[in-house]
Amino acid sequence: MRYKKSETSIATIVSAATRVLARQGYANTSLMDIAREAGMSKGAVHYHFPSKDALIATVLRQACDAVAERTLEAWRGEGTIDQRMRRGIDALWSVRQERGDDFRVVANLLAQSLHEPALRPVLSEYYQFAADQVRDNIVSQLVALGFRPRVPLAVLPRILIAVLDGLAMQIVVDDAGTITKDDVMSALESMVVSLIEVAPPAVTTPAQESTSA
Amino acid sequence: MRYKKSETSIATIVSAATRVLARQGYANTSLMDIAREAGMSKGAVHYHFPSKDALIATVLRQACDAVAERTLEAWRGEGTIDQRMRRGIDALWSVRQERGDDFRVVANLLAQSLHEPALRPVLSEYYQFAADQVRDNIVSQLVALGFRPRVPLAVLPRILIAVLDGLAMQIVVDDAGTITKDDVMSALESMVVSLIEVAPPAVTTPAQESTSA
Amino acid sequence: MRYKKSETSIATIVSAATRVLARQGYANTSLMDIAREAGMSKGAVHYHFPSKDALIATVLRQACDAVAERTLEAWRGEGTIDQRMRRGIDALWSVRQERGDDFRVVANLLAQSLHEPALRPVLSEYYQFAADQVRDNIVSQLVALGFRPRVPLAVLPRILIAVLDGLAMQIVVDDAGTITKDDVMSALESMVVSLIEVAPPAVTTPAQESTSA
Amino acid sequence: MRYKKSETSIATIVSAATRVLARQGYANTSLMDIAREAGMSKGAVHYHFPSKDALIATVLRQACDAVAERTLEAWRGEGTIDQRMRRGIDALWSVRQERGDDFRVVANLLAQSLHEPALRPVLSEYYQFAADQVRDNIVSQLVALGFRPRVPLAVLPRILIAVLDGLAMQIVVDDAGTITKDDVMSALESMVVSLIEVAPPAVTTPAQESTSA
DNA sequence: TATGAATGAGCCTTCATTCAT
DNA sequence: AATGAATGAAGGCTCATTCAT
Repeated sequence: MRYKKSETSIATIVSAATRVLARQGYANTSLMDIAREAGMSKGAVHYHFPSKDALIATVLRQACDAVAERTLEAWRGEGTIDQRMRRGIDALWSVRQERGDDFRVVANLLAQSLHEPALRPVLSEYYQFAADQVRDNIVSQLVALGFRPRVPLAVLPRILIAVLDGLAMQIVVDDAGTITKDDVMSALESMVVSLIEVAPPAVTTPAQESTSA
Repeated sequence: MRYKKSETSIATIVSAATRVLARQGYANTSLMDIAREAGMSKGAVHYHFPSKDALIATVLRQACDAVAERTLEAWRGEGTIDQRMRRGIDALWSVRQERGDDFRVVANLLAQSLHEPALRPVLSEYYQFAADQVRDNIVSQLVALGFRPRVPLAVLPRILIAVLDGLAMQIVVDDAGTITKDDVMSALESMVVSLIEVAPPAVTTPAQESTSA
Repeated sequence: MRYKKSETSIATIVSAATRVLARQGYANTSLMDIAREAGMSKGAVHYHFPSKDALIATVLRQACDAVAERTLEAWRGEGTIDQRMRRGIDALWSVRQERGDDFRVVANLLAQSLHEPALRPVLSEYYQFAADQVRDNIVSQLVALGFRPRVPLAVLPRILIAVLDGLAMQIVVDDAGTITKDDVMSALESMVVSLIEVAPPAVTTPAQESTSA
Repeated sequence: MRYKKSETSIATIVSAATRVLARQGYANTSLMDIAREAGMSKGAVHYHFPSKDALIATVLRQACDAVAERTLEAWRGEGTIDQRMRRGIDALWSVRQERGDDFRVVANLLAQSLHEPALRPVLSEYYQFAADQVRDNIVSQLVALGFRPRVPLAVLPRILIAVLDGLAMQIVVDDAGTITKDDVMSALESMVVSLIEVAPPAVTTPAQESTSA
């Protein structure tokens, strides 16, 4: 009961910080900006967070969770395996393409992590979590169906995430770019299938012959 | 004659700035740092560049060129189409995986561009250039060989670049990650092939013959 | 009854403040430090003391008392006049040389009093008290024995205190200095005697008779 | 030539800092105060001194020198040994009693050094220098005249300094105190003599008899 | 009696920028 | 073409103080 107010304030601050960080980026964000957005004094922010870095770390953690949660929902729910896969991939892309506050924060701090190692563990976990999602909901499914991946099982999901992240960067830089959602979806589907070798029925497909030759 | 000295100084400053920016990142780099690294006074830096942002823009432009140039070399040179493709992809990955100064600068400012639109055009061009390289040296080749892409021709190269960029980010965050160079190379090869549909009827296509030839 | 708790808290705070002040000095001590040391909240400290300065004043008063009390004990007790004198001087020096919490607080706030006149009365009283001790226990004794001081009676004790304080400062600054306790003791004895002129004519004074009587 | 301006500014800042520090004390002095007193911006102060502590250290060093210089002058000059001694002691006391800016700074930082060891070396040197002055100009002279000190030669000057410093503290706290300049002078003279045992002529004085009795 | 929350002023420091030389 | 000096606006952080509970 007693700490209610504090928790409320903390939540207010973190969400304000997320908005400001998404809007202005790490390099251009001051505690004053955050305090103003949160409707509090600078002192109040410092009362709840010992330092700017501690606040940023919290914001990052929460933003990662939010992004992850968003896609997590998509895998859940009903539908055939195929439908759920599609929905999942759709969510993975949407969250990047829409560039919501949480995603922008993650992207911004990702770059910052090049120079601030302290940020890396959180992001590392974030990637691991995203990759696990893809593994559990796509790769495993396909493997269960008899497909055999051409690349290490652990790597496959990471490559999928990579495409999405890489494309996201490109559309940041040139929004009017030529990449549509349909492009992404169909490309991903092809990729997923291509990275997996059909095992049981075909012993050797002509295409595979030519590749391995 | 008269301009010689100035141009030399400018080059000194830009290269110093690249080093500092690569080392410390945009958010932690001051003009003083750059001046010190260049062995000049702050005033001198300002004499050559009207503002910090102008300098940064120049640095970014040069870093983009350097990264592009690095891969450009790889496509040139001798060897079969296959060898040249491999060499090109290898270079595209190496430049990211090694995280040299130029690449770090590009990556860092890419994130900065989320919030500073002025940087975007340069990066947009950079991506376009990289994609064009891939298109000219890989996709076109394959198309000429009779493969037909499953995704729009313009999109295919961008997806390749995306995988590389995306993976690069992941290894920033967790260097001890599970992705090896071999993983990347084989995954990319599979992807390239998968995104290209084998001409339906052919069991053994002419294209395949010509590749192995 | 009702006041008991409060008084306990006040004592807790004052003693915590003494420790912190001794450790960190006035300039580096915050109310937060004191509250933490006392195991209370900042608010609680403010409940008992209207302001930081009020607390400091209380602390100073108590520290002065503690230092004075320490030497007071030494004069009391048994022994010949000579022994008691020696013990007293010994205590006066020990308390300075050991640099206990109380003494450090007094020394620190003494300097502070240069700029905060409010502190001066307390310290003035402290010095007066110390001088009185010396007067009652040393000077008076000697005078009773027939010695006549070369300097005003009121000044003599102050000079003794001054030597001790001055030497204390010097060993703060250079602990490895060349001054030993024996040096101090023998110097003080010589001084005491020198500041007192033997009654010119008398070879054996009546006073001396009465002492031995 | 080129650095003239800088040196001028530095001198301006140091002397402003000395004034402010003397007036307000370490704990209450901010860089802003110093800058204002110097008629410059805060930035300018930081341009010349990397940190507040560096500035303070410089100020202390200069204040120590100034105090030392003041007394140094007194020993020089003409007159009999006796006159020069008197003049020297007079200067040693005057500088303390007048409480000029330099002395106040030294006194204030002396207390501060209890908690900031970085200040100690400078002060240690200061004391050593003062003691050396006294040794060279008083003690040595007396020894040359055949007097033999009762306390170690190195300690004697330190005791003299100590009396002066100790008395200075007392008059800070209670200016209306009962100590006059004459008191100090005569007390010191007695002390000096008492700490030195006349050797050649007197074998045993009555006073000594009574002390040892 | 005591706490947690919040404020706002102030502190030291950094920094892009300007300017006389 | 380049430097040293100086500025002034922030920036992150600390802290005495206030107040509702």
